[in-house]
Amino acid sequence: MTAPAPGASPDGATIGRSATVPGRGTGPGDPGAGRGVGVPERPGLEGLEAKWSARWEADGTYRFDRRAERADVFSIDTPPPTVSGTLHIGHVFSYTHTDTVARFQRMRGKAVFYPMGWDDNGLPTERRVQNFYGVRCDPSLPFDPGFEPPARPPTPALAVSRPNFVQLCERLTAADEQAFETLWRTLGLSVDWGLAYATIDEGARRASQRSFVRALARGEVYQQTAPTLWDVDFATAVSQAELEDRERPGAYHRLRFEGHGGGPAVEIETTRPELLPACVALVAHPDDGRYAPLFGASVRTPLFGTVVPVLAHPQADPEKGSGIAMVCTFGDTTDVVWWRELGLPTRTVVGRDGRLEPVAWGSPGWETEDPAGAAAHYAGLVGRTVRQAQAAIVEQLEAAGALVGPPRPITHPVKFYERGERPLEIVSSRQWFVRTLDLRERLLERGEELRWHPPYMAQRYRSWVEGLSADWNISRQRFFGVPIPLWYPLGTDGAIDFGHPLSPAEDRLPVDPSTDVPDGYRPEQRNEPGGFVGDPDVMDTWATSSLTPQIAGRWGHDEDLFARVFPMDVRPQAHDIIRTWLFTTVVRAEQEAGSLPWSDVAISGWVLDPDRKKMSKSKGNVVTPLPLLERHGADSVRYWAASGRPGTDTAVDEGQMKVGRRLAIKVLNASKFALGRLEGGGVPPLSAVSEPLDRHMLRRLATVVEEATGALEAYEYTTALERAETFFWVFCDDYLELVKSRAYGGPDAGRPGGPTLSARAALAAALSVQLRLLAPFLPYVTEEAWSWWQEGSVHRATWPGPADLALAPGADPAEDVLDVAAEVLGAVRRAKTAAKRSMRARVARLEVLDRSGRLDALRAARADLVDAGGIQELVLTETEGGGDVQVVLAVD
RNA sequence: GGGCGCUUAGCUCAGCUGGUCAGAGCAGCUGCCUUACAAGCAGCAGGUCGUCGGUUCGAGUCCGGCAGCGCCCACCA
Repeated sequence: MTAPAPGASPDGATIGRSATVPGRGTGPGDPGAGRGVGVPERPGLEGLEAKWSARWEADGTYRFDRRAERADVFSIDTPPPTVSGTLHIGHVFSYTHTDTVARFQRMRGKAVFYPMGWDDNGLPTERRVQNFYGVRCDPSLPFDPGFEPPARPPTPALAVSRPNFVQLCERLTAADEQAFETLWRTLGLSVDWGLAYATIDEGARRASQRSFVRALARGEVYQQTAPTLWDVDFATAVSQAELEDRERPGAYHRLRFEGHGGGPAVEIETTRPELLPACVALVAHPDDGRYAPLFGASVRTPLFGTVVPVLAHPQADPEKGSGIAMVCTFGDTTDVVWWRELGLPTRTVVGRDGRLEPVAWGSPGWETEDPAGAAAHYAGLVGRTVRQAQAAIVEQLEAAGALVGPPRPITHPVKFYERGERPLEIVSSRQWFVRTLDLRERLLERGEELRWHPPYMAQRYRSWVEGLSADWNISRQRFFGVPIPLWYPLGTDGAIDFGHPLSPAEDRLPVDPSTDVPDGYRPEQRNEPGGFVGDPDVMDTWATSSLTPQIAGRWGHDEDLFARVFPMDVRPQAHDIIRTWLFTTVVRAEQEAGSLPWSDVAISGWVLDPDRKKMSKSKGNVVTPLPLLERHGADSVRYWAASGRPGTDTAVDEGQMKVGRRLAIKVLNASKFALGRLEGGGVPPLSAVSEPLDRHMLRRLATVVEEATGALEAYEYTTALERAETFFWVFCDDYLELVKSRAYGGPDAGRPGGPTLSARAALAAALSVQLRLLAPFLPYVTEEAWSWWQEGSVHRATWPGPADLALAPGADPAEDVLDVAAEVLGAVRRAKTAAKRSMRARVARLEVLDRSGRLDALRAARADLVDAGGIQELVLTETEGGGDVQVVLAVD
């Protein structure tokens, strides 16, 4: 695939600018097909990031070739980081993993589609904007085109219109995104910045709304007024995927319900006595002998005198509490199940602000045997938070003698919105849902089809899908998000007709129903009887993020591009968002395309702080990457990151970064040495390699190439790095030492077929291959060293393969010459160290006793060994048993 | 309650389909200005591979029980 450099003469002793394709380096078996060799006097790490990242940008080194067919494309569904402040070291960790694979695939000849997205849509941004500018969104206010936020955040927060609020969100995230990009460029991510997107930008809004409108047409989304998980602080619905259990103290309160119509009294236990006014039934297990006689009977609630039935349901647990539960609308999700399955009435007391609402006792739905008493008791609760109401009602119950014994403190799991601070309530509201329950079997199959790295992560997806209990609620009562692209007709009486939503034509997208007008209506008909009203809600942030492959691939906007990249090759992501991002992306691709969104998913672990604790803002142990990059350099930080295997949590380890730095410096120095031997003489071809030591070294390298390639294909970047690195140190410590003298050469250094030329050719081939092997991990130093003697970027060079190391046929000793010679050299070093002598000390006599095969190998490297060890007399003695090396140092 | 992962030298971790597998790096210690590298180089020392049992001629390596740590899922009154 690579034409020989035009200036190259047959023996390779050439210098001349090659005419290779721009950005494309050498081909196999052609280690130096570029240009002259020029090595700096004192190579160093400083400044490499600035120098090369600018160069890569200028040269378009990582630009996606959109002419490539799908089979030649490697497409990455890059996670869009949340733009709500600063990146932490965990981002650097996982994005480096992806980058190593991206670089590998690029060098293998793939057109790599590697976009970057910014997740600026959603609650984290709203929150940051509120704090940063001291504002709050009031959707009832009109847009103020000239609005500028105060210089300092005012208290209380300034109310602004929704469009003004969104503008502030956009302004702040733009600044954040710039800072993020700078960091990514410093780290050396090989992203094509021309493909950047944001989850709130026009393309993302278009894709989200298009997907919604189409799903609506296919019946895959529906609206429903139903009990909904509700965060009272954020005043929005949340989905099952955003739930999190937290252990909280609580107490069992034992309440006595008097029998109604002559039945016996019943005692129940509840952790939420404040919901007593919302009680609609008692429930026990059908097989529970204690309560079976009561099924069908009724009891009276204490304080409120509501008559409620005693019913049977298998989900009641006889072991729990008194074995019979109070069903309220709604205390928890079990209440919802009972309410639905037993067809119970609704009596809501907790409002959307988390406070108890007024109730008309005695009116329909609120029947009671004692309206005045109920109202009197309830008056003490209205307007209070659930917490305050609980304290109040417990006092009332106690006074009424309905509380049996003192409350029994317990610790129990309570459901929270993952970003929330107070327990979730369940309120009835109108929301849009995506049908996921119907799709469960299909989604499980897709999970099996997907290739997981590491494989055991598939279990997490499986558990989640199997445990789905509700469809996906995608509407949020928030502001900075993609609007639900619908309007509703208003009846002549002004009532909203939710049953006939007005959906925009696809070519109108994206729309904002709060400013745009549905087809067939005029602007002045907004909110007027007989007119229309816009849906006030936005979509869940995951409803947009679940479309990242479609957004990045410009689905619906550039179908040619989309066809070349979708379904994508890999989704890299962390394990904590399998149930959200991964799951919802699979749902969307299944519904829209009937396929997986990607063939592989690479799950990265988390970064733990140096004490192996999970990093979190509240603990204050979050490590920011910039100081680390400045202190150690990008390659060093990348080296540390690449040492974390897929799926494995890894601690921040500056020691490991120092090791990386050492490796990076070593790459420069070893390159300097090897290329120093080529200066003036040019790069000899591989065919000049004749010495057995050189041949064995290259053979071993060929094995390393094979292993590293296989590992990277399987996303095992850590293994690839480890193999390349281990070989590289042997290459430096043993091979270079052994071959050094010969490589410098004597009078006949340039003789074709001679040992010096063999060494130089082997050095060139080995260096060329190793720089390419290490390029995905250490992009800066490898590029720097590559630039000393090669044309084009190492990152566009061809990934090394067998052709790079194909040796002419020849008879070599059976034993690995490098191994045996290095072992003997080691013994010599040991002797010198033990005698506290310099490595330069001469060896008067070296006797090696060993099997004949190993001695044969040694003979093949005899001159190298003698030079490297400073050996005056070398005696090789054949023995039957184990080998031995005797070293007699010369006297100074 | 169900499930997953981890448990190998002081630290961080490799050890694939069972038989040079008891390893690497860091830290520690001892030395060395060696013409690629003193932000280097050479070398030394360090572990009954969590625990109990099983399979096998042979087990960090396979199977089962247990323990500790971390995590996922769960209808948690």
